[in-house]
Amino acid sequence: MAKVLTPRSESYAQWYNDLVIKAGLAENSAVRGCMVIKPYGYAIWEKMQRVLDDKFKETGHQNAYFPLFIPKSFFSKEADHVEGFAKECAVVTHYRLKNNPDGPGVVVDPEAKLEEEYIVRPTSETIIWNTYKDWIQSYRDLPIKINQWANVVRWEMRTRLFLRTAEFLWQEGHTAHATKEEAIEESETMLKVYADFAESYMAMPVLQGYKTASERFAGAVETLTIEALMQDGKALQSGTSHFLGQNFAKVFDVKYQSKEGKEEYVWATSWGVSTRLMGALIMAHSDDNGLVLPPKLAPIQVVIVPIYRKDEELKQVVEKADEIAAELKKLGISVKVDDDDNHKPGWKFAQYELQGVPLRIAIGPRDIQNGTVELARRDTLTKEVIPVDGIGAHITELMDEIQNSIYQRAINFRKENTRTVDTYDEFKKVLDDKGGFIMAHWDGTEETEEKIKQETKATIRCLPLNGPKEPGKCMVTGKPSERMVVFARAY
RNA sequence: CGGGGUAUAGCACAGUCCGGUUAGUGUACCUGCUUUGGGAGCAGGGGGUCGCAGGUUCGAAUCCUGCUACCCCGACCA
Repeated sequence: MAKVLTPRSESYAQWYNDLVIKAGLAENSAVRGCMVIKPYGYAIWEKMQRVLDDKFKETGHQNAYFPLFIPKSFFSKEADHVEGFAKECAVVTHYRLKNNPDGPGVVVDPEAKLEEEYIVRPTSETIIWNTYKDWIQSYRDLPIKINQWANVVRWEMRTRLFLRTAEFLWQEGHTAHATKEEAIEESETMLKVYADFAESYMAMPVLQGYKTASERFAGAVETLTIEALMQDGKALQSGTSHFLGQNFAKVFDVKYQSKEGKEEYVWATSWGVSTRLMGALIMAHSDDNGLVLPPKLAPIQVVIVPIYRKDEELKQVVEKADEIAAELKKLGISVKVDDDDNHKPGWKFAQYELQGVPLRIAIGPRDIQNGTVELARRDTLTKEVIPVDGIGAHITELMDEIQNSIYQRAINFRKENTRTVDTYDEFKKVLDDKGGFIMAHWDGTEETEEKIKQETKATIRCLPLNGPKEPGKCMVTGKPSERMVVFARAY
C-alpha cells in the first residue's frame, strides 16, 4: 500500500503536517500564520464545541459575545497583562481605504486615522471587565458566569496548523464573584470540566496542576493547567483555568456592595480551550496510516463500503447497506454509506483510515449470501466477519471498547514515559534519550527554573494536584524542595 | 527579528549551472471501455502571465538588478 504520510519515525513534525493536510482537517491560507479549517476538521471541532458547551451550561454558565476590537487604553491598564501580550498584537489604526491616486489598487486613506487605535483581541479580559463594571453594583448581581465562543489573534512568529496559529478559535469563560473562595472554586471546577472532557471524550489522559509564576497567564494570580503527553514525548498545554484575584476588578474599578453595606472589589476567573485541542487529539492517538479518532468525537462513526461487480450486485449491496445504516442511525450512531463509484474499495479503505473513522463495514455479494459483513477497527486495524443479526448492539459495544482502548493505550504510554530523577545529569540524559514527563525536585526559585529552561529547553509543566508531596533536594542546586514537579519539553 | 533555503498546471517535482522547436514528468481532473473483498488498467483530452517589476539579448523559466511571499533553524508563545 502506498504510504501518503511521512512515517512518524522519520519525522514526527512532518508526519503531523502531512496528516492534517491529507486527512482534510486544515490547510495554510493566503494569510500568513492563519489556517483554513476544512469541513472535516471543522466537524470534529463542532463536536468538541457541543460537548463543552453543554458542560459549561450544566455548570451554570451562559454564552454571550463581546467585541473583536479592544481600545488600546483598556489594554494598557493591567501591567502584567500588557507585558504578556503587547509583543503579539494586531493593531487597527485606520478605518478607510481609497483608490490609489498613483496607480492601480487601493491604499489606506491617511485621513482616516483613528483617534485611538484598536487592538484585535488576543484575549478578552479587558473588554469584558470594562463591561462588568456597569453590570455589577450589589452582591445580588454576583456571580456572573459567562462564556464566549470567539476567534482571537496573537501575532506569533512561527506557526503550526492547529498548534499555534496567528488567529485561532476558542472559548473563553469570564466569571465574577463576591468572594475569593468562590472564585478559586470556580477555577478548579472548570479545570475539572476540561480534564473530564479530555479524558472521557478525547480519550487523552491529562495531568492537572498549577503553573509556576513564570508560566502563569499574564495578569493571573494562579494558573491551573491540563497537560497532555504527545507521542513524541513532548508535552502540550491543552487548557488553562485562571484565578485572577482582584487584579482586573481593581484596574477596571469593579466593586460591589456587600450585604453588610461595604464596598468590595470583585474576584475573577477566566478559562479557555482552543482549536489547539485538535492538535492534541491528532498527536494523542494517530498512526502512520492516519488519524485515529475516539468514537465520541468522530464526525463519521461507521462507514459502509459496498463491494460489487455488476450493477445488479451494486443495487443489492447498497440496499443492504442502507438497511444497516438505518438501524445504526436509530441507535444514534453517525453512519456514511459510500456508494461513490469513482473509487475502488481499496482506495476507500485507505481514505477512511486516513480520516480516522473508528469502524468500517465492507459488504459484498458474498456477505449478502451469508448474512454477514466484514467489520474493521481503525484503532487496531483488525478485521472480523460478523452476522448482520444483532449488528447494532455489537457496534454500540465495540465503540465503547474502542473509546476505552485508545484511552488505555494513551494512559499506558504516559505511564511508560513518566520518569522520576534525582540528579540533573540523569534529568538531561532522560530528556535527550526518552523525553516524556520527568518528575524532579526543584528549589522553587525562578532562577533555577530559568537555568534549566536555558540549558535543556525543558520547562516546568505543572505542580500536579495529585502528585507526591514529599520534600527533598533540588536536583540542580541541592537546596530544599517542598515537592517534586513535572518537567518536559513542550509544544 | 538574525542564519539558511524555495518560488514552474490543483498538488509533488524536473528543466535554470551552459539562453535557442510548441516548457516536461508523476498525480489529480474530464471522456470512453474494461474493472471493483486493501490506494485498478488502457486509450483519448483539458489545464501554465515559469512569484512580481525592471534590465541584457535577435531570442529569457534559464543571465543581471530590485522587490514580495512561503518553508526550515534560532529568539518569542496557547
